[in-house]
Amino acid sequence: MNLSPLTQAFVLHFGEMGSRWGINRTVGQIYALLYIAAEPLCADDIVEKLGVSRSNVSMGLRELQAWNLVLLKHLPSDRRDFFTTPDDVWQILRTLAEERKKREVDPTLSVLREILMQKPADEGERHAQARMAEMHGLIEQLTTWYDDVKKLETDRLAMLLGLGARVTKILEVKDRIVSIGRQRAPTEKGRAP
Amino acid sequence: MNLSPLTQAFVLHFGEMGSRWGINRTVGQIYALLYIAAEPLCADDIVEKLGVSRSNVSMGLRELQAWNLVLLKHLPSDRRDFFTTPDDVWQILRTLAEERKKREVDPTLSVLREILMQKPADEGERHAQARMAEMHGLIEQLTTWYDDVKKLETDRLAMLLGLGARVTKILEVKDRIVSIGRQRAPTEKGRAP
DNA sequence: CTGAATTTTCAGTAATTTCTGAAATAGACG
DNA sequence: CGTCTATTTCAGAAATTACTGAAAATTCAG
Repeated sequence: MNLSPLTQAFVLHFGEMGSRWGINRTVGQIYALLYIAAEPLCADDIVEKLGVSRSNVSMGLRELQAWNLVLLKHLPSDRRDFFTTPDDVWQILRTLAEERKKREVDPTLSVLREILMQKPADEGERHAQARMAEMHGLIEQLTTWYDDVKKLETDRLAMLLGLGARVTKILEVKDRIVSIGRQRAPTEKGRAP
Repeated sequence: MNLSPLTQAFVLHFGEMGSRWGINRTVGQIYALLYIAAEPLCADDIVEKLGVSRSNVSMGLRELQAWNLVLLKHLPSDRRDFFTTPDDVWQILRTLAEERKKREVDPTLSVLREILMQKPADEGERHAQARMAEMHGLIEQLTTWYDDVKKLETDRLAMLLGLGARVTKILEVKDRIVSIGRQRAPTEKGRAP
């Protein structure tokens, strides 16, 4: 591995973390390298810096492209492919969330839904289905929230994060306002949209 | 594998998902089995239902205990260990979040901090550090938010989720309220805590 | 077209991870 | 203490996953 110590520490860490996720060490290292590189890199740059085979780099880049985590660039009068990561870390986070949802959450929801369609054969299956329904409900609540907040522009999202639990304080204020509103229309039962 | 088709589909899916995370197939299957079981199971129950070796189950249970995902129960006048998962799916989610943070996020933050302490040797390292600082900032924002909302009771948290992006609408209301307040004290510069 | 540069594919090998069976350990109970 | 039951440990086998080198495919300038 042909990297400065500072860079190497980062790249090695992402290699480790990569194996802890579904992606392998080399893929993690390639990503880390592209993330911190000042300029787009071509495959041979990566081969040289990481000391792995050309074919391994090719496969790793392909996987990163499948994850939408890298951008392909072309320099004028150079046939080689150059790669970068998006500049905006929030955008990277969004992509990561979206891809993990697609790979992990959606298939799980679909399996749960399928099983919940079936009729339980006995008390054990009845209980199992009830548990699965609980899990399904939780995941659906989370993904509904996610689908909702992912539409926010980044600065709004950051603001929301910054508020954290203090949002509930504001909600209390809102509840007071709403309840004052209710005093004028005490028969109303539903909530405001 | 000695399970009803309905149960088996669930268990097999969690086995697959397990390998997609850091945990292995058997561990995923054991967890799934305990999650849907109506009663606590002992190791030999699991051996029988999953058709894997006793030692494999022992190791799998140990890993699940390390993740705080299973509870150990003892029945009166029975020396065997029985295992369950917590009933409350929100509690399970919290545990999962906490453990993954501990294993994935905290080490990353610590590596980033360590690298950011060093002095960059050249322009490349300067740029690399700037990128790492961006990543560090993002992760810190996310974990600050997480540390904040994890303290909420479950019903509050569920309410927040239910609101989703609509929270920003309420924030706009709040902003108006605050700005009305400002008209009385126009020199104030900071924000309310 | 040709051919040089670049990238991809893939069969085989290496490395890693998972799983097992046998043996060791732990502890309850007479 | 010895025995019986339950659990853990661990060395090696089995399975899976990652990696490589060689060959094939693709791309594009001339």
